Amino acid sequence: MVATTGTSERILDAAQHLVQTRGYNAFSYNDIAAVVGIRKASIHYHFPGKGDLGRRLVERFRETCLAALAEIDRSETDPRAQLERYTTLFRATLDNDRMCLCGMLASEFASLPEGVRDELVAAFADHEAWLTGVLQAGQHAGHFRDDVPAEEQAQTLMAGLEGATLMARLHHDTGRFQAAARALLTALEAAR
Amino acid sequence: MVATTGTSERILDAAQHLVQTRGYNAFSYNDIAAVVGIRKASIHYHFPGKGDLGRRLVERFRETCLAALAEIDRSETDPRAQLERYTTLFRATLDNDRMCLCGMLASEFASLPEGVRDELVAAFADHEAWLTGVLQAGQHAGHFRDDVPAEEQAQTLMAGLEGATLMARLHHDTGRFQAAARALLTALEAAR
DNA sequence: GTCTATAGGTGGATAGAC
DNA sequence: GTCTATCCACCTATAGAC
Repeated sequence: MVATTGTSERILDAAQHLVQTRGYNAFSYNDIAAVVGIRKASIHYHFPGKGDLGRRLVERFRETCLAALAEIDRSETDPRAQLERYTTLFRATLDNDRMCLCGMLASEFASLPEGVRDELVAAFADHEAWLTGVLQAGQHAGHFRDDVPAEEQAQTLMAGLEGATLMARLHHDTGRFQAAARALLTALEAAR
Repeated sequence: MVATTGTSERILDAAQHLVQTRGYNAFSYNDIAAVVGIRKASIHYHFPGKGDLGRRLVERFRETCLAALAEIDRSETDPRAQLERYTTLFRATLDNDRMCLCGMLASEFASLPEGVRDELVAAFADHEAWLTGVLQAGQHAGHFRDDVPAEEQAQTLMAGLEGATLMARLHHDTGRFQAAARALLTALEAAR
C-alpha cells in the first residue's frame, strides 16, 4: 500500500473541481498545473491524455458515490429517510458552487471521448440501480405509490435532482434545490 | 424590410445547432463556416466576437420562445392543456437529438461571457413568469394544488424538464422524458 | 460581404535532460 | 517524477484586397 495523497490524486481533485464548475471542454492541463503546483507536461506522466484523465475521474467518482450509498444503507433503514439523505449529496456539491460531476458531463456528452462516455453511463446506472432498490422497498412497505415502476421513478428522480442542481447553481439559490427536491419526494408518496 | 434568410440568420442557425449538441465551449467559427459555406473570417463581419454571437443567439431564442408561448395562450385555454403543450416544446428539441439551448448554456454558466449570462438568466425568467401565470390560473380553477406558491411550482417544473431532457438525450430515450414530464405534471394535480 | 493572409495565443502532446 | 524546450493543430481576431 502506497501513500494515498500522491500527485495523481491531487491532479484528479483539481480536475474534478474544474469540471464541476467549468466543464470538461473548458479546462486545460495548464489550469490543473496552476492549482497543483507542477508543470503541465508533468501531468502527462500520470495521465497520458486528457481522455485518460477524464475516464479515471468518473471511475473514482463512481467509487466515492458507491461508498456514500453504502453508508446510507448502513445508517438508515427507512426508504424515505434514505432518499432524503440521498438528496443531501447533491446539496453538498451545490453548497460548494459546483454542479454534480455526472450532470455536468452529461450536458457535454456529444463531445466527450468514448472512454469517458462509457464510464458516465455506468455511473448513472449505479445510481439508478440503487434508487430503484430503495423505491421498491418503499413500495412494498406501502410508503410509495406503486402505479409506476420503481425503475421509472428512479429515472425521474435522478433527472429531477440533476435539473434542480443545474438551476439552483445558475441562480445561486440553494432554496430552489430544496423546493424541487421536496416536490420530487412528495410526488412519490402513496395517496393517503 | 430586408430578406429574412440572410447570412446572419444562417450563422445563428448553425451556431444554435452546435451549441445545443456540443455546447458553447466546444464549437468554433470554423465549425459554423463549414456548415454555412463561408470562411470563418466572414463571420466576424456579422458578429465581431464569439460573445456577440452567443448573446444574439439567446436573444433570438427568447423571441422564438415568447412567440411559442403566445401561440399556446392563443390556442389552449385550459391550464393543464397549456402545460402539456409546453412539454412538447422540449420533446421537439429532444427528437432532433438536441438539448434545450438554455439548459446547455446553464451547465456552462461559469465559463460564459457576461452578455450571454445576462441574456440566459432573462430567458429563464421569461419561461418561469409564463409558467407561474399558468399555474396560478390552474390553482384558482381548482385544478392544481395550492399548498405551494405557483412561482415555486414553476421553478421546480422548469428544473425537472431541463433535467429530463438532459437525461433522455444521454440515453437516447424519449420515453424517459415522457415519463418524467408526466410525473411532474401529475405532481401538480390537486388532491382528489 | 466575402475573401486571403496572418497575427498572437493556447490547446494537448512528446523528447530528452536531470 | 518533474523539468525545459518544442511541436503542431486549432482558436479568436484583425488587416486589407476584391
